[in-house]
Amino acid sequence: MEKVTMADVAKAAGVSKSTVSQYLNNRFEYMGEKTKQKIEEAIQTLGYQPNYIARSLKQKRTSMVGIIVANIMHYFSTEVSRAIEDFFHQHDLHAIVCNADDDPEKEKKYIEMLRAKQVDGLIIFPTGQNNELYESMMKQDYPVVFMDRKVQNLPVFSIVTNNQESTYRAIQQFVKKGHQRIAFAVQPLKVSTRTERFEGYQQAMRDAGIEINPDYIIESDILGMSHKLEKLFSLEERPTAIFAGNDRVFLEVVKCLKDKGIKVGKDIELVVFDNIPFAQVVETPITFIVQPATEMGTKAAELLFEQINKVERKPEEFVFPSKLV
Amino acid sequence: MEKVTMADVAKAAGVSKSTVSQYLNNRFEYMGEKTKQKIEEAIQTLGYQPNYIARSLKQKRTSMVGIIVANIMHYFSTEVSRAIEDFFHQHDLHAIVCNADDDPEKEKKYIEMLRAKQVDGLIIFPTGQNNELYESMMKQDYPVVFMDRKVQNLPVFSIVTNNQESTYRAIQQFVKKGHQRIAFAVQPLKVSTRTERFEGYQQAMRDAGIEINPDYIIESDILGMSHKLEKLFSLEERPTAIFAGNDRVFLEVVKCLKDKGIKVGKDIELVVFDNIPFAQVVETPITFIVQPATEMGTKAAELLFEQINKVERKPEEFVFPSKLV
DNA sequence: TTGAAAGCGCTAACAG
DNA sequence: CTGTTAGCGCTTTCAA
Repeated sequence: MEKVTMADVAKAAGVSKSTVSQYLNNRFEYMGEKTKQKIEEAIQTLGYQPNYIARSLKQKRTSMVGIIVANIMHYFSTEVSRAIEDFFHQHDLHAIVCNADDDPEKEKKYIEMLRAKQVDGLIIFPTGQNNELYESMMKQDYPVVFMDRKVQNLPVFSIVTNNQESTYRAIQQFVKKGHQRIAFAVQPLKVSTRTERFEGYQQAMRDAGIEINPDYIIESDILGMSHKLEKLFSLEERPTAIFAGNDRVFLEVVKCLKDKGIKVGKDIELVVFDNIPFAQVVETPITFIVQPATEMGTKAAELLFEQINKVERKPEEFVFPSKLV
Repeated sequence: MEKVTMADVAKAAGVSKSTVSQYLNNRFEYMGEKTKQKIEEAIQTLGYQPNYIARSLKQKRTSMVGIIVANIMHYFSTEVSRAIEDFFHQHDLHAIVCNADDDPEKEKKYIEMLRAKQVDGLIIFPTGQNNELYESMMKQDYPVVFMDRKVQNLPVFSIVTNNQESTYRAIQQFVKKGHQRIAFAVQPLKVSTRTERFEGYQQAMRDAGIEINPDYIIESDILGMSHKLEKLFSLEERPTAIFAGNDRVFLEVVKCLKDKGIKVGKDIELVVFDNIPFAQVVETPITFIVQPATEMGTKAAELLFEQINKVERKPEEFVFPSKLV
């Protein structure tokens, strides 16, 4: 059981291995009807299952692509991954999702592992700290698409959103409503998404002629964030509005506000970059900056698919608009 | 570039392929120090990357396991998958996540695909409609662990939670608070999780001497659910409490309540089976039945790992307790 | 301590 | 239309 190989099928059907191979690859053009039937039957009775590994070794394609997400705990990552998987599933490829946990070392390890496994291409949410590695893949013309975050000085395909602009508009909206004490909470400014959002904030404040209070800028990893937020909300002059850099930051902010008994919508206004499924349907008035995750994922998949199929195309950056909701 | 193979390394180092292979597999026991160095150097300068596919073909192990989730949109699935991945990552295996979308056909396709890819084992959130297939895997002693849902009449490893009991307690809590008109919303009762939760509900109602009003039982897929909920909440005698079968049902319920202007905690009480990250930190008083997702995932991974490594053990069902929060 | 040789299961010319 | 042959890149006895 289970060790039935193509040779067994061939023998059972009274043909040669190559004929069976033809059959399996749907090259029926020159195949006799009776041969076809015999093979079919042999496969049935033997319960034959082709071994894709052997095929891959020969064809040098595995029909697998890798997705390396920066952090799987973001809802955005899930949505994007799902779109990518859907696309590839329709094209008979499969996607492996790996989680780099925002760790450049882990990212490197996964890239190497996936390449050793001969995956046909990679979609990466880059940590941005592995430039040499990214570069070497480019040099070898290995199919890669970068997602969400930009990489420096490299001609690559990438899919991003207009972080700066939409943050700018969100802050502008706060200002229009009369807010002056606007806080900004974000994880360490090491990746383009965060710096761009921060620039949007700064620009909007500048344009509104509001001086930025350094106390209102919270830059911290998730672990340390609640502590800093606690200090922020204990200030004499508490902010009246706050921008949360993504869904995880948002959770910290909401937790902290709850602890301090500060009511969202009443005592403070809140905007968050990213979609939070449940928050969307709840009474609490929160503004979301929503990225078109599905479209972004699909586009990335398409671009990767093209590269895998050797379609010529110059590397390009695709900017998708996020929207205030 | 990139086509550098073991033979190249061997040549560059002036040794044979088998010696290089020994080196790569850390069998240094009988290897000369200078040979080792030469190989090391050759690998460096050539930028050699071993081809795992070729290795797998020979060794008949891929160091990959498959996870087939019933529906990736559940937060529970994400948490479990993450725990599984973590475990295998620590043991140098990799996990491929596939989404069956609650479709038995898709489940079957994925099982076959993953086996054709020669993955070393499978963790399945079963649809329950592919018994013959499950059975054939058991017969072949193929490593499998079932997660979340039970399969019928088969000696298998499975990880589940005490659905009936915790639902019972949740309903009992409602009753204690004086509720009589308790609704129950769930997706089609085709899998053990849902039927068990439903039994818990029925039992609790029975024990409390409350007659079940069939109008209060909403059984529907997600698409049709909002319509049925709309009718439910338009009843003369509206329920004063409702049980949502999982996170997606919960979202539908909350949406509908919002539309109808019914306030959770004031006009109606709400319990949901599963963890909803954001809802947990919000003011709205909601009761959650939380499953120990991480522990469940880790246990599943351990059991699969044992099977892969041919540790003898009788199939068994592991029940994890979920808790009201 | 190292090398030669024989595959793993499949595909892809090329003959016939 | 079908069979023969030669590998894909690696591991693994078995000799030397």
